Amino acid sequence: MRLSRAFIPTQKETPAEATIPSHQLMIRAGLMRQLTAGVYAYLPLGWRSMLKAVAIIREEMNAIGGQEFLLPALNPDSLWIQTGRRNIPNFILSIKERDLVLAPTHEEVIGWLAAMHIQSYKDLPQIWYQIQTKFRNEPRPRSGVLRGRQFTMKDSYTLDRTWEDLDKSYALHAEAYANIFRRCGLDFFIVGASSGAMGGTGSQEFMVESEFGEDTVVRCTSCDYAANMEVASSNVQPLGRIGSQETMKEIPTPNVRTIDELAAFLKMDTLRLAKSRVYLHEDKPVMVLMSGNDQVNDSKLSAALGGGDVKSADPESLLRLTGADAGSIGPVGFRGRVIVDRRLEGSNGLVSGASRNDFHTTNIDLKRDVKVDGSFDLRSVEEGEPCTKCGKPLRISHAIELGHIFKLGTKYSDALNIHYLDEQGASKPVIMGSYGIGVERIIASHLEQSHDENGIIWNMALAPYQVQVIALNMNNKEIVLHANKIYRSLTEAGVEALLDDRDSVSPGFKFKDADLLGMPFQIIVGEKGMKNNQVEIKRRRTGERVMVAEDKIVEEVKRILQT
RNA sequence: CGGAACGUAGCGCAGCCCGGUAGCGCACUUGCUUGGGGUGCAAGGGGUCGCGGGUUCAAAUCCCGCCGUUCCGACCA
Repeated sequence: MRLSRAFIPTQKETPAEATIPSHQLMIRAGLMRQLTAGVYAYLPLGWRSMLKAVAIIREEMNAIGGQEFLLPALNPDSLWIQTGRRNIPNFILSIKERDLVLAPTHEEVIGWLAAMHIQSYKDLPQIWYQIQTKFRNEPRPRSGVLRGRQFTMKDSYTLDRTWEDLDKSYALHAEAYANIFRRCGLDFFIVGASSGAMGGTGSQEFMVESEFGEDTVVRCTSCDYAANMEVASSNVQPLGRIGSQETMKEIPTPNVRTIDELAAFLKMDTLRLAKSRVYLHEDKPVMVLMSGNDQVNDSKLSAALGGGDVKSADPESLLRLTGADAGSIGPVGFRGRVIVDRRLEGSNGLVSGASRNDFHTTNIDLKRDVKVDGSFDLRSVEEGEPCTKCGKPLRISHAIELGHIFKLGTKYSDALNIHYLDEQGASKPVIMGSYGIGVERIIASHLEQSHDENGIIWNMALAPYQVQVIALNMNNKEIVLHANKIYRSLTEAGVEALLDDRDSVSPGFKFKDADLLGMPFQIIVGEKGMKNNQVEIKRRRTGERVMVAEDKIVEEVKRILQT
């Protein structure tokens, strides 16, 4: 492509709305433009890169026996009502004029097809996939394409006879995903994850570490343990019981609100200060007891309560339920369910609020003084805590979720009646799996991992073009002639090349633009080299330059493209 | 959903407090110039100041409402 004819609107200045490097670069290098919050137009350069990622995905999905579909984005309301997902908050965008929704994922449509046509064990297994636009009612799109209302997703679905067969389909996907992200040149890792709104029995996420990622992940500094914060646990020791059997005592604690203030006031370690938090689960009060400054992990809490709506009690409800304000609430005499974090299970000698403002109760024995209705792992892991597998310290970081693989089981088979007849003629539910990749996130993650102060540094796998030929001075007939010749020979040799043949654009401007666009190699045709019938090849990543005889250029480029 | 900021030319911004002819840089057009790291000079084109209402002789500027965009939060009992 000739830059003089190309629509590649680069800009010197960083757009105000972009706050993270990948977003800024995607705008500045002319890869895309924002239409409205969370919705982007991909311009030719950005789309070329997306297509590269898509081609890799397609190859690897086909390699595991995947069959490609194109399913409709417009779905009837009724299908989503059947699976109970129509009214999940912040999930589905709907069409006002008709009873239609814009599909946020495609378990429902896959289920509709499978229910209609999968009849026998002979029809299984199946791996079905598509690469298509998805729509989600994100309350707050952010970070460029990392969280949008419209995005491109590779979604696949497996249909199997048994759970053992599902394990195989799942393993195939894990392998395909690793191949895809490796081929895209991403430095990724895999974590155990929560299956959330998808339902199901197990899942893993493919992550790229980034301070701008929305997920928090926990990884062992020594072994291979890695988990999303939503499900991560550590080997912190339970408090157990201490010797004292003293009875409870109510003590005045004026103006003491936080755990740290209480610890200072009582001159005690924070661990035996039981923090009480009140939630409303399906509008019924649940008190959660945590040790000291341990934080309640919302995902774990939701799982422990068996799903459903869980929200923090507001100050009015707190006062009504306990007779006290936040900071003075405790479990003794609480009218409602009380659950405790594992760390506190069966402990005594605890201090908590007295459910009376400015008073706390000491010597609480959870076995003797409180009706505890279950103990669960409810706390969020903290940096440096010991790994459950090897005991070495855990490290916490942020990450971008590239892909997620789920063992769904029979949730959708049950809701949509997807059954097959086995060899004995018995009707059995199809065992499903579901697997997703965010295509834009591949691009954004690569840009986060590969840029410098001058712009993008594309790797060969995702680069929109492999080389950019720069004709430094368009007034010099010889340069124009040779640059054109080099461009044509490269193109004929199958090299994807961009030619900067823009008139009256200064050399400096062309260099800056080439660095911003970030193609892996730049071929500089200028007067310096022309004198000796040479051109210069610059490697974008390292800045390293070599002079090459003009008649050897195609050969040399083909050679370095392999490196 | 809670909090905050912003909305003026394609992009980045000033002007608003203190009402009185709408500006700067980049980009764009034309001419000359320059030609290895965003050349220089000159002349131009481009804006219902987000939308609606109000106050006023007069509103980009003050007041009210709406829309849009962005950021922070939605854990500390």
